[in-house]
Amino acid sequence: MLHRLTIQGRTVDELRQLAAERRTMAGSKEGHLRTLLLNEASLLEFYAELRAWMECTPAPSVRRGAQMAPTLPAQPIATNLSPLLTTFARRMVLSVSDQQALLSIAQARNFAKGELIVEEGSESAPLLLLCSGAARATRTLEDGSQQIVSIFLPGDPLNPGDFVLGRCGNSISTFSPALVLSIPGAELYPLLQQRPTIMRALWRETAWKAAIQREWLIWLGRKPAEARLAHLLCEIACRSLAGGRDSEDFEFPLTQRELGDILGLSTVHVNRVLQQLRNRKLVDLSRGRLTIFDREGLYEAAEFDSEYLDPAEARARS
Amino acid sequence: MLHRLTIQGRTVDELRQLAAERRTMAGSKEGHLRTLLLNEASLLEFYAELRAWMECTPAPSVRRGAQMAPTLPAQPIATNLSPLLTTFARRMVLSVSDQQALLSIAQARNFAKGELIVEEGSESAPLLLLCSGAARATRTLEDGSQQIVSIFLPGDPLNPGDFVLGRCGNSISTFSPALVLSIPGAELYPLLQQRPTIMRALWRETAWKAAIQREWLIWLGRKPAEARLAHLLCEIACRSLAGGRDSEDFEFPLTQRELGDILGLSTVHVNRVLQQLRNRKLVDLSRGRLTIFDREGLYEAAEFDSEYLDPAEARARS
DNA sequence: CGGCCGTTTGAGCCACATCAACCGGGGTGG
DNA sequence: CCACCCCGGTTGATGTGGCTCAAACGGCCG
Repeated sequence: MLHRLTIQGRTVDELRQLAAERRTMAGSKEGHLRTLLLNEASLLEFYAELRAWMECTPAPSVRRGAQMAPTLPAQPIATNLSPLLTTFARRMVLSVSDQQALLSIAQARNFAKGELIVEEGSESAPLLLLCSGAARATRTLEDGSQQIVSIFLPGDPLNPGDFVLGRCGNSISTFSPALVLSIPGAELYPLLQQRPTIMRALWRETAWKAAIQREWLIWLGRKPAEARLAHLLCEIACRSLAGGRDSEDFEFPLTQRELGDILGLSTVHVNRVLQQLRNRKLVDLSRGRLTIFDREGLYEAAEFDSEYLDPAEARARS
Repeated sequence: MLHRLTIQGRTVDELRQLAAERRTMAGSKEGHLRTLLLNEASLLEFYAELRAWMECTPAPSVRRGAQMAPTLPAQPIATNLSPLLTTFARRMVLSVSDQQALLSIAQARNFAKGELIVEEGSESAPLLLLCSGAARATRTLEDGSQQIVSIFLPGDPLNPGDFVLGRCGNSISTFSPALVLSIPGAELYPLLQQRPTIMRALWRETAWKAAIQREWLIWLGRKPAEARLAHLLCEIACRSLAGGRDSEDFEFPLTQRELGDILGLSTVHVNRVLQQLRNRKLVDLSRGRLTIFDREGLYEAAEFDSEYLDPAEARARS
């Protein structure tokens, strides 16, 4: 709220200036205050990037997206904004003006690693878009065990389905520090009426995530542990690739415990299966990095077919 | 196509007349021809019911639905049409005119038991609505094993998600003889533009089904066989109830093999678990009927909470 | 009446869970 | 700067839920 007010009248350069000030101030501080300042700085930088993008009405960036460039080349556009824009253009097939309409009513917020974003059972959260970091949707059972039912990468909407149902069926929390845009229902509803393409885009995202959940159902129901793990790694690699990251070696913030909570396996068993994959020279996963040595082999082990992740056909008839 | 043409100019009574003729003709025939005639008769009867409903513009029925009557009372409305209308009113929150707009471009078709409705991997099917019978969405793996990823009861849309993605991620086939409405994309697209409430309704249905799949993920990942089976039975009982059927004792067309394909269990084990539930006097399942003796106990065993199935809160802010 | 499909029952086995201990690194407090 | 601790990863031993294979049973349909 404070940020919204502070930001309203500022130019891009002023915002950057303010952010820089906070960063230098943070240099001389310690602990809690320091993180607070850094947090504010990062938000200000994000708003600066956002405003810069808004002002330059970057038709080229969007047109390039529409032409299906596999990765957006390095741009003045912020790394925090870029995955979201990629999703807007590629998966959601939104026009520039739709994108601007959405972003103009969005508020940014930082979340720490492991922080709760949405509480299970709460009513009607705003629509949330993940800009950077990674997140998960979880359900905790009576016996304390957890099941992760969905994971989110930069650019993914966190809760299109919950948004339209007006009820949150699961908690959402971060794997790593994350920047999240939130779009309040009160402002979004009228927009959905005016611009059916946005509504359709959110519908499509809901369906896309349901398609992913369907794959999860399949390996949970029918595949042995190694194939499950391999399939999950394939999925994440593909989605990361679409989000613009290197496909063979990238950050991977999940612990083995969390992998187990996704795959329906115990931590111990995840470890052993991971070693099998390592020994078969397919992947390596250590210290928060995933490296894929043999993509073909991994796909094979997972019986993975990336088609369900690719909205290419859908875009064809835009 | 033939039906569409035949039907165009007819009155309700003429349609009923034609249906009756076919039924009497069928009485004197045998085998294939007979089933063909009965099929045609049932379609004609459906169209008659549909037209009757259209003509009487049944505002009362809808208002009653909007007031959350738990079950639509017996009405002149056909049993084939009624579950769909219930869904329209309760879950999808569609106005009468929206309902009429949808139904006026719908074509009916009968499917036999076990027949394939949509082939996995095919592109852009029409939107399909299940009027009567039960259906499943399946994925078949390389080793021949199957996983059922979704089941459909009367009134459920079969493929809202696939429709918006323009790609069918799984096959859909019937459990029992079924009447299905199909709404071609070419006619539906303009309607979605004109009437955003219909688009939102389909989006909502997509989200609703995703919420169910999420529950499936949870028991597949974390719950033992007995709880899985119990949970599935609870879900079906609740959904049947919402569809207007008796809650404690109703038709249940799934074989134990099919239950296994849903629950990720072998047929043998489904059988044993089913016997456990029987011995604990919770349910009985035999000869295609499910009887619930102890609803409380069953919910307990399943750790079942019906909230995720109920669109009540969603409707509150219509 | 015979075949077929769905169900039932038993025996043996394996993938994965559980329990328990140890290791290694990075952050924290003294 | 060191000692500690806590968390994530690793390893081994042991138990078990659910699978597979195999065979028999019962009802339904041709």
